Amino acid sequence: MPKSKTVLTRAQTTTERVRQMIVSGELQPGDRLQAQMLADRLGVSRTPVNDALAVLHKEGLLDYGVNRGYGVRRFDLCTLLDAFDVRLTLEGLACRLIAERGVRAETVAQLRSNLGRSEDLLFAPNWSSEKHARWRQLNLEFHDLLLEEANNSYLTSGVASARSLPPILDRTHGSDATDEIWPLLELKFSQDAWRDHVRIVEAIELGQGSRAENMMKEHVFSSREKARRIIQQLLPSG
Amino acid sequence: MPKSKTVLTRAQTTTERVRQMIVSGELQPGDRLQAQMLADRLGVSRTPVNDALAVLHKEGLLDYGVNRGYGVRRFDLCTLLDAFDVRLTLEGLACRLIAERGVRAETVAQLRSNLGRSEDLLFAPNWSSEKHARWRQLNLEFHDLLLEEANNSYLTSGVASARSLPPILDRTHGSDATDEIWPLLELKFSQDAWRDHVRIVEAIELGQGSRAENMMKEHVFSSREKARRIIQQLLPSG
DNA sequence: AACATTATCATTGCATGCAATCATATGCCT
DNA sequence: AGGCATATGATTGCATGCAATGATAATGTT
Repeated sequence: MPKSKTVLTRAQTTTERVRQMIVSGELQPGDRLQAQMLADRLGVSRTPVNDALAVLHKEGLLDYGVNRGYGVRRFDLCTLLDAFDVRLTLEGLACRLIAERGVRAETVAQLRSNLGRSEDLLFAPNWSSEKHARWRQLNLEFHDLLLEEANNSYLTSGVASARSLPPILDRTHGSDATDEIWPLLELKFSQDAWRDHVRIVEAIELGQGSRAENMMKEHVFSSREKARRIIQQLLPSG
Repeated sequence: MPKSKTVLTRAQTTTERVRQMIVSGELQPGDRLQAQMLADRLGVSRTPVNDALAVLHKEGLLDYGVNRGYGVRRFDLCTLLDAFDVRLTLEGLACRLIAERGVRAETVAQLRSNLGRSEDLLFAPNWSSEKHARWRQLNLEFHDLLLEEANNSYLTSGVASARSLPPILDRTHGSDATDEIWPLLELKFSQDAWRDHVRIVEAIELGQGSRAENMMKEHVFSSREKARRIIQQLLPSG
């Protein structure tokens, strides 16, 4: 028996495609999003496009004006830091809840598996940008495992909103001599993040709620400050 | 010059009307929401109704199934407590941010005004249900003032989602002899809440971030526990 | 009678037409 | 020429028709 044919409406697929166009940088902050143009480009009619844009607006990715349509939201540094503040708070809450109410053995196994695969990746020789991409995937998986285990839909959707942002910090970091040391700095940062992950899992297993919460908050906070430094370095004007 | 004629689309007004129908209890959890029926009832077409339902679904008020439409989400006790967990965490964050980065004098004045009006209401004789309604309004205003001052859109929308719920706890509390003492208990609870408000403003003015955060968390937590007690008393089965 | 299968119907998902509104360009007056 | 009013065009907001899908009732089979 076919379990359940995963059916998606055009509105849903359109939402994801437009979201990807934004977070990938294909659509840049400030760009207007005209319904007809997007519809032609995606091969659907204006109705699912409008539905998608409404959802993305509700998520905070788009600006909207009555009779003026949608545009990719302009993210200044403050907005980015705001998003991180909410993320670190909510993900911290997730860790506290998990630690206090107990974590399922299956989730522990998945977390341990994630930590193991990440360790193999991060502490092997020959660091590369492909490996960095794989680490980013593993990092996302780690955070998602915790969110799922927390099992709180308000928490999950709040983090999701605060997480989907235009790629202000994924841009190429200038073209001067710093290019050679950047990969190494990234590796160092990722290894630090992995150590955070290890200790967070440890605290959760021990039922240490506030320790797990605080460490997750600090963990995300370090990403926040890294993003801040990168942006302030790229745009000294503000 | 007319400042700016507040223009609202039918989709927006429909969203608010349907939301009110849900939080007021006119539409009960589990009810299906058929587009045509709602459209007739509200005097619009199905398009703005569908937009409204999509938004309310994104907010977490509605369930949705592809080709099956929307229905008012069933809120069990766990979901309600989840919403409170997010609220107390985010509103706590708001207080911390305000205290740490400093609060505008204008906002302080508005908060003080709110506290004054609430005091006049809560500590005067002849407590009544109309006065209770006015207190609820003042309480909402207090929390909104803080959210606005925090000036973080992710925070604001997260709290908004966690706040719009069906009226599980606004129901009439049974019909036995306890009816006579309920109002007095409500007054006592409201007075306690007001004292929390006073101390939160005090902490914010002194720049005591973590104290403000903790007190706000405890303040919302007491509402959470009150809701839990009421529901568990009403529905001993769960 | 119970179950599976088919047929009927209601409701959704989507496309599209039209009117209302906003943005831009043109003409007018001082 | 500069500022204001008007007109044109583009784009949105909304209504509605139609096909696809799910729910339900009717039918047939064992």
